[in-house]
Amino acid sequence: MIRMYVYNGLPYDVLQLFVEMLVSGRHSPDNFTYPFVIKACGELSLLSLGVTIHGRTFMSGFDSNTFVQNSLLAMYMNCGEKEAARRVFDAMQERSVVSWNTMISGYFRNGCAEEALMVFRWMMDVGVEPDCATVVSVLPACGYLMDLDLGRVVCGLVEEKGLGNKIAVRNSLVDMYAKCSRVEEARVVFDKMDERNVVTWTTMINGYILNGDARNALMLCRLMHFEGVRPNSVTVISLLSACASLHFLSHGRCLHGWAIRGNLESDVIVETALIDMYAKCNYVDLSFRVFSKTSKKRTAPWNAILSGCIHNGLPREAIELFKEMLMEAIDPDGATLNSLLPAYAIIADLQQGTNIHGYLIKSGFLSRIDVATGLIDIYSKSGSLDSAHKIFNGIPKKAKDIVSWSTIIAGYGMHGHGKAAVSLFNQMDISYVFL
DNA sequence: ATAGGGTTAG
Repeated sequence: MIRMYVYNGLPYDVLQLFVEMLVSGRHSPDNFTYPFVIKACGELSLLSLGVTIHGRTFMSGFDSNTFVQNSLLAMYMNCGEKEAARRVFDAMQERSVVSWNTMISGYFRNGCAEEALMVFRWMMDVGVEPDCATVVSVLPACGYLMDLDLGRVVCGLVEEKGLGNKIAVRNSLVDMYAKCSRVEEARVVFDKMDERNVVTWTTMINGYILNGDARNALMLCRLMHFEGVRPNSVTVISLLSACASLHFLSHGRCLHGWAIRGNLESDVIVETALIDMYAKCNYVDLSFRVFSKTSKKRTAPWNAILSGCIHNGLPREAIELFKEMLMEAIDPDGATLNSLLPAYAIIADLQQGTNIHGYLIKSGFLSRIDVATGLIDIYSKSGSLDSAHKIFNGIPKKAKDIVSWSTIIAGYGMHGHGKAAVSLFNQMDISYVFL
Protein backbone atom coordinates (compact mmCIF):
# COMPACT_ATOMS: atom_id res chain seq x y z
CA MET A 1 0.00 0.00 0.00
CA ILE A 2 2.77 2.44 0.97
CA ARG A 3 4.69 1.48 -2.17
CA MET A 4 1.67 2.24 -4.30
CA TYR A 5 1.53 5.77 -2.88
CA VAL A 6 5.28 6.23 -3.56
CA TYR A 7 4.88 5.13 -7.19
CA ASN A 8 1.96 7.47 -7.64
CA GLY A 9 3.91 10.43 -6.28
CA LEU A 10 1.85 10.86 -3.12
CA PRO A 11 4.50 11.30 -0.40
CA TYR A 12 2.03 12.95 1.97
CA ASP A 13 -0.24 9.88 1.86
CA VAL A 14 2.80 7.68 2.49
CA LEU A 15 3.44 9.50 5.75
CA GLN A 16 -0.22 9.45 6.75
CA LEU A 17 -0.34 5.71 6.24
CA PHE A 18 2.90 5.26 8.17
CA VAL A 19 1.45 7.17 11.11
CA GLU A 20 -1.72 5.02 10.98
CA MET A 21 0.48 1.93 10.99
CA LEU A 22 2.27 3.13 14.13
CA VAL A 23 -0.95 4.18 15.87
CA SER A 24 -2.72 0.86 15.20
CA GLY A 25 0.29 -0.91 16.72
CA ARG A 26 -0.56 -4.22 15.01
CA HIS A 27 2.39 -4.15 12.60
CA SER A 28 5.82 -2.65 13.06
CA PRO A 29 7.73 -1.12 10.19
CA ASP A 30 10.65 -3.14 8.78
CA ASN A 31 13.60 -2.63 6.47
CA PHE A 32 11.20 -2.57 3.49
CA THR A 33 8.92 0.08 5.03
CA TYR A 34 11.57 2.59 6.10
CA PRO A 35 13.12 3.44 2.69
CA PHE A 36 9.68 4.45 1.32
CA VAL A 37 8.85 6.55 4.35
CA ILE A 38 12.26 8.23 4.52
CA LYS A 39 12.09 8.99 0.79
CA ALA A 40 8.70 10.67 1.36
CA CYS A 41 10.26 12.92 4.05
CA GLY A 42 13.00 13.90 1.61
CA GLU A 43 10.53 14.72 -1.16
CA LEU A 44 8.55 16.95 1.20
CA SER A 45 11.72 18.41 2.79
CA LEU A 46 10.35 17.44 6.20
CA LEU A 47 13.69 17.39 7.98
CA SER A 48 12.47 17.15 11.56
CA LEU A 49 10.20 14.21 10.74
CA GLY A 50 13.09 12.62 8.85
CA VAL A 51 15.32 12.98 11.90
CA THR A 52 12.62 11.44 14.11
CA ILE A 53 12.27 8.46 11.78
CA HIS A 54 16.07 8.16 11.63
CA GLY A 55 15.89 7.87 15.42
CA ARG A 56 13.27 5.11 15.16
CA THR A 57 15.43 3.10 12.72
CA PHE A 58 18.25 3.43 15.22
CA MET A 59 16.10 2.20 18.13
CA SER A 60 14.84 -0.77 16.13
CA GLY A 61 18.25 -1.65 14.70
CA PHE A 62 17.31 -1.09 11.05
CA ASP A 63 19.82 1.76 10.74
CA SER A 64 22.52 -0.73 9.80
CA ASN A 65 20.57 -1.84 6.70
CA THR A 66 22.18 -0.50 3.52
CA PHE A 67 18.83 0.34 1.87
CA VAL A 68 17.72 2.28 4.94
CA GLN A 69 21.07 4.08 5.13
CA ASN A 70 21.00 5.00 1.44
CA SER A 71 17.51 6.43 1.78
CA LEU A 72 18.71 8.45 4.79
CA LEU A 73 21.60 9.84 2.71
CA ALA A 74 19.18 10.91 -0.02
CA MET A 75 16.72 12.37 2.49
CA TYR A 76 19.37 14.51 4.20
CA MET A 77 20.76 15.67 0.85
CA ASN A 78 17.24 16.61 -0.32
CA CYS A 79 16.78 18.67 2.86
CA GLY A 80 20.12 20.44 2.28
CA GLU A 81 21.74 18.75 5.28
CA LYS A 82 24.99 17.64 3.67
CA GLU A 83 26.79 17.39 7.02
CA ALA A 84 24.16 14.98 8.38
CA ALA A 85 24.39 12.93 5.19
CA ARG A 86 28.15 12.83 5.55
CA ARG A 87 27.88 11.57 9.15
CA VAL A 88 25.61 8.71 8.02
CA PHE A 89 27.96 7.95 5.11
CA ASP A 90 31.06 7.92 7.34
CA ALA A 91 29.39 5.55 9.80
CA MET A 92 28.37 3.04 7.11
CA GLN A 93 30.09 -0.35 7.34
CA GLU A 94 29.07 -1.43 3.85
CA ARG A 95 28.62 1.08 1.05
CA SER A 96 27.01 0.19 -2.26
CA VAL A 97 27.53 2.10 -5.50
CA VAL A 98 24.20 3.82 -4.74
CA SER A 99 25.67 5.26 -1.52
CA TRP A 100 28.57 6.82 -3.45
CA ASN A 101 26.30 8.13 -6.21
CA THR A 102 23.92 9.69 -3.70
CA MET A 103 26.80 11.55 -2.03
CA ILE A 104 28.18 12.79 -5.38
CA SER A 105 24.87 14.09 -6.73
CA GLY A 106 23.81 15.37 -3.29
CA TYR A 107 26.97 17.42 -2.84
CA PHE A 108 26.62 18.92 -6.29
CA ARG A 109 22.93 19.81 -5.85
CA ASN A 110 23.82 21.48 -2.55
CA GLY A 111 26.38 23.72 -4.23
CA CYS A 112 29.48 21.71 -3.24
CA ALA A 113 30.93 20.69 -6.59
CA GLU A 114 34.45 20.27 -5.18
CA GLU A 115 33.21 17.81 -2.55
CA ALA A 116 31.33 15.91 -5.28
CA LEU A 117 34.57 15.43 -7.22
CA MET A 118 36.42 14.55 -4.01
CA VAL A 119 33.92 11.74 -3.30
CA PHE A 120 34.22 10.52 -6.89
CA ARG A 121 38.05 10.37 -6.64
CA TRP A 122 37.76 8.61 -3.26
CA MET A 123 35.36 6.10 -4.82
CA MET A 124 37.81 5.38 -7.65
CA ASP A 125 40.70 5.05 -5.15
CA VAL A 126 38.90 2.36 -3.16
CA GLY A 127 38.03 0.53 -6.37
CA VAL A 128 34.23 0.82 -6.46
CA GLU A 129 32.84 -0.05 -9.88
CA PRO A 130 31.01 3.03 -11.31
CA ASP A 131 27.67 2.72 -13.10
CA CYS A 132 25.49 4.97 -15.29
CA ALA A 133 24.22 6.96 -12.30
CA THR A 134 27.82 7.65 -11.20
CA VAL A 135 28.56 9.16 -14.60
CA VAL A 136 25.46 11.37 -14.73
CA SER A 137 26.14 12.50 -11.15
CA VAL A 138 29.81 13.42 -11.55
CA LEU A 139 29.77 15.00 -15.03
CA PRO A 140 27.67 18.06 -14.08
CA ALA A 141 30.25 18.81 -11.36
CA CYS A 142 33.09 18.48 -13.91
CA GLY A 143 31.26 20.87 -16.22
CA TYR A 144 30.49 23.37 -13.48
CA LEU A 145 34.13 23.47 -12.32
CA MET A 146 35.37 23.25 -15.93
CA ASP A 147 37.49 20.27 -14.90
CA LEU A 148 38.10 19.00 -18.42
CA ASP A 149 40.80 16.56 -17.34
CA LEU A 150 38.48 14.68 -14.98
CA GLY A 151 35.68 14.95 -17.55
CA ARG A 152 37.88 13.15 -20.06
CA VAL A 153 38.69 10.47 -17.47
CA VAL A 154 34.95 9.89 -16.95
CA CYS A 155 34.45 9.82 -20.73
CA GLY A 156 37.16 7.14 -20.88
CA LEU A 157 35.36 5.12 -18.19
CA VAL A 158 32.13 5.28 -20.20
CA GLU A 159 33.86 3.76 -23.23
CA GLU A 160 35.91 1.25 -21.24
CA LYS A 161 32.99 -0.06 -19.18
CA GLY A 162 30.33 0.25 -21.85
CA LEU A 163 28.16 2.67 -19.88
CA GLY A 164 27.18 4.75 -22.88
CA ASN A 165 24.07 2.85 -23.93
CA LYS A 166 21.74 5.14 -22.04
CA ILE A 167 20.89 8.44 -23.67
CA ALA A 168 21.25 10.25 -20.32
CA VAL A 169 24.93 9.27 -20.11
CA ARG A 170 25.68 10.66 -23.59
CA ASN A 171 23.62 13.77 -22.83
CA SER A 172 25.69 14.49 -19.74
CA LEU A 173 28.90 14.02 -21.79
CA VAL A 174 27.65 16.55 -24.38
CA ASP A 175 26.84 18.97 -21.57
CA MET A 176 30.20 18.50 -19.83
CA TYR A 177 32.19 19.24 -23.01
CA ALA A 178 30.04 22.26 -23.79
CA LYS A 179 30.46 23.67 -20.27
CA CYS A 180 34.24 23.16 -20.55
CA SER A 181 34.17 25.36 -23.71
CA ARG A 182 34.77 22.34 -25.95
CA VAL A 183 31.72 22.71 -28.14
CA GLU A 184 33.37 20.84 -31.05
CA GLU A 185 33.99 17.81 -28.83
CA ALA A 186 30.43 18.06 -27.56
CA ARG A 187 29.29 17.98 -31.18
CA VAL A 188 31.40 14.87 -31.87
CA VAL A 189 29.63 13.00 -29.04
CA PHE A 190 26.29 14.39 -30.27
CA ASP A 191 26.90 13.28 -33.88
CA LYS A 192 27.92 9.78 -32.80
CA MET A 193 24.65 9.19 -30.93
CA ASP A 194 22.29 6.92 -32.82
CA GLU A 195 19.35 7.91 -30.65
CA ARG A 196 18.61 11.42 -29.38
CA ASN A 197 15.81 12.85 -27.31
CA VAL A 198 14.65 16.41 -26.68
CA VAL A 199 17.19 16.77 -23.85
CA THR A 200 20.03 15.84 -26.23
CA TRP A 201 18.97 18.54 -28.68
CA THR A 202 18.41 21.12 -25.95
CA THR A 203 21.80 20.40 -24.36
CA MET A 204 23.62 20.79 -27.69
CA ILE A 205 21.67 23.96 -28.59
CA ASN A 206 22.40 25.41 -25.17
CA GLY A 207 26.05 24.39 -25.57
CA TYR A 208 26.37 26.57 -28.67
CA ILE A 209 24.68 29.49 -26.90
CA LEU A 210 26.96 29.11 -23.86
CA ASN A 211 29.92 29.37 -26.19
CA GLY A 212 28.61 32.48 -27.93
CA ASP A 213 27.52 30.72 -31.11
CA ALA A 214 23.83 31.56 -31.40
CA ARG A 215 23.86 30.95 -35.16
CA ASN A 216 24.79 27.30 -34.83
CA ALA A 217 22.17 26.98 -32.09
CA LEU A 218 19.48 28.14 -34.50
CA MET A 219 20.89 25.91 -37.25
CA LEU A 220 20.46 22.93 -34.92
CA CYS A 221 16.92 24.04 -34.22
CA ARG A 222 16.08 23.45 -37.91
CA LEU A 223 17.62 19.97 -37.80
CA MET A 224 15.70 19.13 -34.67
CA HIS A 225 12.46 20.26 -36.28
CA PHE A 226 13.33 18.23 -39.39
CA GLU A 227 13.84 15.09 -37.27
CA GLY A 228 10.41 15.61 -35.76
CA VAL A 229 11.55 16.22 -32.16
CA ARG A 230 9.14 18.49 -30.28
CA PRO A 231 10.80 21.24 -28.23
CA ASN A 232 9.94 21.58 -24.56
CA SER A 233 10.00 24.78 -22.51
CA VAL A 234 13.75 24.51 -21.83
CA THR A 235 14.43 24.24 -25.58
CA VAL A 236 12.24 27.23 -26.37
CA ILE A 237 13.88 29.36 -23.66
CA SER A 238 17.37 28.60 -24.98
CA LEU A 239 16.37 29.34 -28.57
CA LEU A 240 14.64 32.58 -27.59
CA SER A 241 17.85 33.81 -25.97
CA ALA A 242 19.69 33.00 -29.22
CA CYS A 243 17.13 35.04 -31.21
CA ALA A 244 17.44 37.89 -28.70
CA SER A 245 21.22 38.07 -29.00
CA LEU A 246 21.02 38.06 -32.83
CA HIS A 247 17.97 40.39 -32.97
CA PHE A 248 16.17 37.77 -35.08
CA LEU A 249 12.62 38.99 -34.60
CA SER A 250 10.96 36.80 -37.21
CA HIS A 251 12.58 33.65 -35.87
CA GLY A 252 11.58 34.68 -32.36
CA ARG A 253 7.95 35.12 -33.44
CA CYS A 254 8.07 31.69 -35.00
CA LEU A 255 9.25 30.25 -31.66
CA HIS A 256 6.44 32.13 -29.95
CA GLY A 257 4.12 30.18 -32.23
CA TRP A 258 5.82 26.91 -31.29
CA ALA A 259 5.38 27.78 -27.63
CA ILE A 260 1.66 28.40 -28.11
CA ARG A 261 1.17 25.19 -30.09
CA GLY A 262 3.15 23.22 -27.49
CA ASN A 263 1.08 24.71 -24.65
CA LEU A 264 4.26 26.14 -23.17
CA GLU A 265 3.39 29.81 -23.36
CA SER A 266 1.79 29.98 -19.93
CA ASP A 267 5.03 28.77 -18.30
CA VAL A 268 6.42 31.82 -16.44
CA ILE A 269 9.97 31.17 -17.58
CA VAL A 270 8.85 30.97 -21.21
CA GLU A 271 6.84 34.19 -20.83
CA THR A 272 9.88 35.87 -19.31
CA ALA A 273 12.10 34.73 -22.16
CA LEU A 274 9.51 36.01 -24.71
CA ILE A 275 9.35 39.44 -23.02
CA ASP A 276 13.14 39.58 -23.05
CA MET A 277 13.45 38.46 -26.68
CA TYR A 278 10.97 41.06 -28.00
CA ALA A 279 12.63 43.82 -25.98
CA LYS A 280 16.12 42.92 -27.20
CA CYS A 281 14.79 42.92 -30.78
CA ASN A 282 13.60 46.50 -30.02
CA TYR A 283 9.90 45.60 -30.16
CA VAL A 284 9.00 46.45 -26.58
CA ASP A 285 5.32 46.83 -27.57
CA LEU A 286 5.26 43.09 -28.18
CA SER A 287 6.96 42.58 -24.79
CA PHE A 288 4.11 44.51 -23.18
CA ARG A 289 1.57 42.38 -25.03
CA VAL A 290 3.11 39.20 -23.54
CA PHE A 291 3.51 40.88 -20.14
CA SER A 292 -0.18 41.86 -20.03
CA LYS A 293 -1.13 38.18 -20.17
CA THR A 294 1.23 36.95 -17.42
CA SER A 295 -0.07 36.19 -13.96
CA LYS A 296 2.07 39.02 -12.49
CA LYS A 297 2.50 37.17 -9.23
CA ARG A 298 6.12 36.29 -9.95
CA THR A 299 9.16 38.57 -9.93
CA ALA A 300 10.77 37.28 -13.15
CA PRO A 301 8.40 38.78 -15.78
CA TRP A 302 8.55 42.14 -14.01
CA ASN A 303 12.34 42.07 -14.16
CA ALA A 304 12.23 41.27 -17.86
CA ILE A 305 9.82 44.09 -18.71
CA LEU A 306 11.82 46.56 -16.56
CA SER A 307 15.08 45.78 -18.31
CA GLY A 308 13.19 45.80 -21.64
CA CYS A 309 12.06 49.38 -20.96
CA ILE A 310 15.63 50.48 -20.24
CA HIS A 311 16.89 48.75 -23.39
CA ASN A 312 14.27 50.61 -25.41
CA GLY A 313 14.90 54.04 -23.88
CA LEU A 314 11.81 54.15 -21.64
CA PRO A 315 13.20 54.97 -18.17
CA ARG A 316 10.03 56.71 -16.93
CA GLU A 317 7.89 53.70 -17.85
CA ALA A 318 10.36 51.48 -15.96
CA ILE A 319 9.99 53.60 -12.82
CA GLU A 320 6.17 53.55 -13.11
CA LEU A 321 6.23 49.75 -13.50
CA PHE A 322 8.40 49.41 -10.42
CA LYS A 323 5.93 51.46 -8.37
CA GLU A 324 3.10 49.31 -9.71
CA MET A 325 5.08 46.23 -8.74
CA LEU A 326 5.37 47.42 -5.13
CA MET A 327 1.63 48.23 -5.06
CA GLU A 328 0.89 44.68 -6.18
CA ALA A 329 3.12 43.43 -3.33
CA ILE A 330 5.56 41.62 -5.63
CA ASP A 331 8.94 41.16 -3.93
CA PRO A 332 11.75 42.79 -5.91
CA ASP A 333 15.13 41.01 -5.93
CA GLY A 334 18.68 42.02 -6.83
CA ALA A 335 17.98 41.62 -10.54
CA THR A 336 14.95 43.94 -10.30
CA LEU A 337 17.10 46.73 -8.90
CA ASN A 338 19.90 46.17 -11.39
CA SER A 339 17.30 46.64 -14.14
CA LEU A 340 15.64 49.60 -12.43
CA LEU A 341 18.55 51.76 -11.21
CA PRO A 342 19.79 52.72 -14.70
CA ALA A 343 16.34 54.34 -15.22
CA TYR A 344 17.12 56.83 -12.44
CA ALA A 345 20.60 57.42 -13.84
CA ILE A 346 19.09 58.25 -17.26
CA ILE A 347 16.46 60.70 -15.99
CA ALA A 348 19.15 62.23 -13.70
CA ASP A 349 16.63 63.81 -11.30
CA LEU A 350 18.28 64.35 -7.92
CA GLN A 351 14.98 64.38 -5.99
CA GLN A 352 13.89 61.03 -7.44
CA GLY A 353 17.39 59.65 -6.91
CA THR A 354 17.17 60.59 -3.23
CA ASN A 355 13.78 58.87 -2.99
CA ILE A 356 15.08 55.59 -4.37
CA HIS A 357 18.12 55.90 -2.07
CA GLY A 358 15.68 55.91 0.88
CA TYR A 359 13.96 52.81 -0.47
CA LEU A 360 17.30 51.01 -0.90
CA ILE A 361 18.22 51.70 2.73
CA LYS A 362 14.81 50.59 4.07
CA SER A 363 14.71 47.42 1.96
CA GLY A 364 18.32 46.49 2.79
CA PHE A 365 19.30 46.22 -0.89
CA LEU A 366 22.01 48.88 -0.45
CA SER A 367 24.29 46.32 1.19
CA ARG A 368 24.67 44.66 -2.23
CA ILE A 369 27.75 45.90 -4.05
CA ASP A 370 26.04 46.00 -7.47
CA VAL A 371 23.08 47.99 -6.07
CA ALA A 372 25.38 50.45 -4.27
CA THR A 373 27.31 50.89 -7.52
CA GLY A 374 24.05 51.62 -9.35
CA LEU A 375 23.30 54.33 -6.79
CA ILE A 376 26.77 55.90 -7.20
CA ASP A 377 26.01 56.19 -10.92
CA ILE A 378 22.61 57.78 -10.22
CA TYR A 379 24.12 60.44 -7.93
CA SER A 380 27.01 61.28 -10.20
CA LYS A 381 24.74 61.60 -13.26
CA SER A 382 22.27 63.69 -11.22
CA GLY A 383 25.10 66.10 -10.38
CA SER A 384 25.70 65.20 -6.74
CA LEU A 385 29.26 63.99 -6.68
CA ASP A 386 29.35 64.40 -2.89
CA SER A 387 26.52 61.91 -2.38
CA ALA A 388 28.10 59.57 -4.92
CA HIS A 389 31.36 59.63 -3.00
CA LYS A 390 29.56 59.03 0.31
CA ILE A 391 27.97 55.88 -1.10
CA PHE A 392 31.35 54.80 -2.47
CA ASN A 393 33.00 55.32 0.93
CA GLY A 394 30.20 53.32 2.53
CA ILE A 395 31.28 50.19 0.64
CA PRO A 396 33.78 48.22 2.73
CA LYS A 397 37.29 48.48 1.30
CA LYS A 398 37.70 44.87 0.37
CA ALA A 399 34.20 44.66 -1.13
CA LYS A 400 35.00 47.38 -3.71
CA ASP A 401 35.38 45.93 -7.17
CA ILE A 402 36.46 47.11 -10.60
CA VAL A 403 32.91 48.24 -11.45
CA SER A 404 32.45 50.41 -8.36
CA TRP A 405 35.87 52.02 -8.86
CA SER A 406 35.20 52.68 -12.55
CA THR A 407 31.81 54.22 -11.74
CA ILE A 408 33.15 56.72 -9.21
CA ILE A 409 36.17 57.58 -11.40
CA ALA A 410 33.86 58.13 -14.39
CA GLY A 411 31.70 60.36 -12.16
CA TYR A 412 34.63 62.66 -11.38
CA GLY A 413 35.71 62.57 -15.00
CA MET A 414 32.30 63.60 -16.37
CA HIS A 415 32.18 66.60 -14.03
CA GLY A 416 35.53 67.84 -15.26
CA HIS A 417 37.51 66.85 -12.15
CA GLY A 418 40.29 65.24 -14.12
CA LYS A 419 42.83 65.50 -11.31
CA ALA A 420 40.55 63.87 -8.74
CA ALA A 421 39.75 61.10 -11.22
CA VAL A 422 43.44 60.36 -11.78
CA SER A 423 44.14 60.47 -8.06
CA LEU A 424 41.34 57.95 -7.46
CA PHE A 425 42.65 55.78 -10.25
CA ASN A 426 46.03 55.69 -8.49
CA GLN A 427 44.38 54.70 -5.20
CA MET A 428 42.73 51.74 -6.88
CA ASP A 429 44.43 48.43 -6.30
CA ILE A 430 46.13 47.92 -9.62
CA SER A 431 45.51 44.18 -9.53
CA TYR A 432 41.88 44.85 -10.57
CA VAL A 433 43.08 46.02 -13.97
CA PHE A 434 44.45 42.60 -14.77
CA LEU A 435 41.49 40.60 -13.56
C1' DA B 1 9.39 -5.94 -2.51
C1' DT B 2 13.09 -1.46 -0.52
C1' DA B 3 18.07 3.31 -2.17
C1' DG B 4 20.89 6.96 -6.45
C1' DG B 5 20.60 8.95 -12.10
C1' DG B 6 20.59 14.31 -17.85
C1' DT B 7 19.07 20.15 -20.14
C1' DT B 8 16.11 25.69 -17.23
C1' DA B 9 15.34 33.12 -17.31
C1' DG B 10 16.28 37.99 -15.33
